[in-house]
Amino acid sequence: MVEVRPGSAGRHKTRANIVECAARLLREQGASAVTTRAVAQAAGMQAPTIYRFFEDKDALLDAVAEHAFATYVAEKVLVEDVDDPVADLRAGWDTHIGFGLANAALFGLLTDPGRRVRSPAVAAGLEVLRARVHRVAAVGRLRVPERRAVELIHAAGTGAVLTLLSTPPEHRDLDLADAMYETVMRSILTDLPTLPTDSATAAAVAFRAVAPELTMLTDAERALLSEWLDRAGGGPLGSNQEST
Amino acid sequence: MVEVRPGSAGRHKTRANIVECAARLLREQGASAVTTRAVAQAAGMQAPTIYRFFEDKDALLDAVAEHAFATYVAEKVLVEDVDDPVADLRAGWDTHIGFGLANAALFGLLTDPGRRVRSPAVAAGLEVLRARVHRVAAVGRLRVPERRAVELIHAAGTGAVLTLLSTPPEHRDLDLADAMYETVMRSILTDLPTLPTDSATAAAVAFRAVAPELTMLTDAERALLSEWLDRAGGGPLGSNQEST
DNA sequence: TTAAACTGATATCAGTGGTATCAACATGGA
DNA sequence: TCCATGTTGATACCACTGATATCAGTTTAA
Repeated sequence: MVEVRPGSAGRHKTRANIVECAARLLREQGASAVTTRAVAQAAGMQAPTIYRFFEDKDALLDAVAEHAFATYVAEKVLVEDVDDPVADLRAGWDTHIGFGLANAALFGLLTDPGRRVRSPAVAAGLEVLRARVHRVAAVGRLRVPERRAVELIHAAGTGAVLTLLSTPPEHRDLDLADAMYETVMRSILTDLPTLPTDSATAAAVAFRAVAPELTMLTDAERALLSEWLDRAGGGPLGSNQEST
Repeated sequence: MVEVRPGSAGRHKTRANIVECAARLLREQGASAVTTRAVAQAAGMQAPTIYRFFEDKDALLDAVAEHAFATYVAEKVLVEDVDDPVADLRAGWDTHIGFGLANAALFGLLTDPGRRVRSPAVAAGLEVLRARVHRVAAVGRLRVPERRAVELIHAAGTGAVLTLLSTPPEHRDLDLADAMYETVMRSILTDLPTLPTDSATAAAVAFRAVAPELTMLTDAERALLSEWLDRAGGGPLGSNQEST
């Protein structure tokens, strides 16, 4: 076995090893599998050794959160468009959603209230969001107070991720996140085309709602009709119109 | 001590007592205080007795959730406005938010992904939401598919509650929930009630008017659809049909 | 060389969810 | 009356969790 020098050089390595093992356990086997014993065994050490690197199990989980987020953003090509703060905000939203969906168990831990005050990872994330919103405000495209915008975006993001995570993957509405983003932006940004008072789609949706009760159609016709109306896609009936 | 008759009459009482004690512990001391021992001691029994009433601790927590939600809605004056589904939806939103804020720890448990498939309490709540959205759709005030509307409302609601819960009470932006509601409704509802009633024929009439514009159907399908809609000859549809 | 700090290891603690087992008791039917 | 049945209360357990104490070696720095 390669002997790790016990000096301060090896400390970071072993510490990083612990974090990676814990992150892998959390990702592959869920939160309940992340026990001190399991992490220690995966990292090739005794359980008490972990407490020489982390004061608490919560501290370890915080480190795991930071590590997971760091590796996630490292994998993505950062498209920091300094000229268009709105596009930047959109990119941040996508990474937030993608990170939540890719690290379900970790996201559940981070959003759980009742956990001690605040994880530094989510605090940092919130700070990034604040900065992005601030830049949007600086170019005059915000029509609500910054704080309100930050809260709306944050709440909508966590809610969308949790809703997606709580539905089995085969039934997931993958466009929900996009629809939610547009929904929030329409309330927050200026110069966004307001939704046309589209009576056509409303009529179609209403008709879809009452279709099962139509007495003038046979069962087969009604089923076919429902299938047509459910055909959500790029048409005007689909999701929220993707304007911009 | 009052002796509880061991017959089937007392079973419901003791079971309810267990649930109430667990709910009180959860409410007053947080999720970590709800242990089998603590609940048993509060209910005046030994710990293993709980497992004679609940198969699992999760089952007990489900019962607690149902109990808490039932008592919450019992305290509120139910203003079921059958004539205005939109107002009904708004009332449902308020109860959802209020319940989440009043039962923080329980809300955290219910929204936690990684918990087994689905708590019956939240499933019932989702069903109520679906019914409410359906009624809104039936009167023609929805401009997105029902499922999309349900998901947006649900995600926005849980996100708003979690965001509020994760900020210390003295810093809470109490208007966040209202702002979020307006945000979602602005994307989901039409501005004008396009249909006076929710009758099926009325919806069909309105839909007949917009059917030629549907882009998700082929020409053949559109023709067939028009034929179906025209089938109600002699009925209230008769005068409205424009034959092209 | 010597003192401090780190490492690995074992034992141990208090709690946790959950199960097994046993005596006591009330009920219902014969 | 007697007995079988099922419920209750109680004690003792089990495997496991997070966390601590302690001890002998070993490395590092003074």
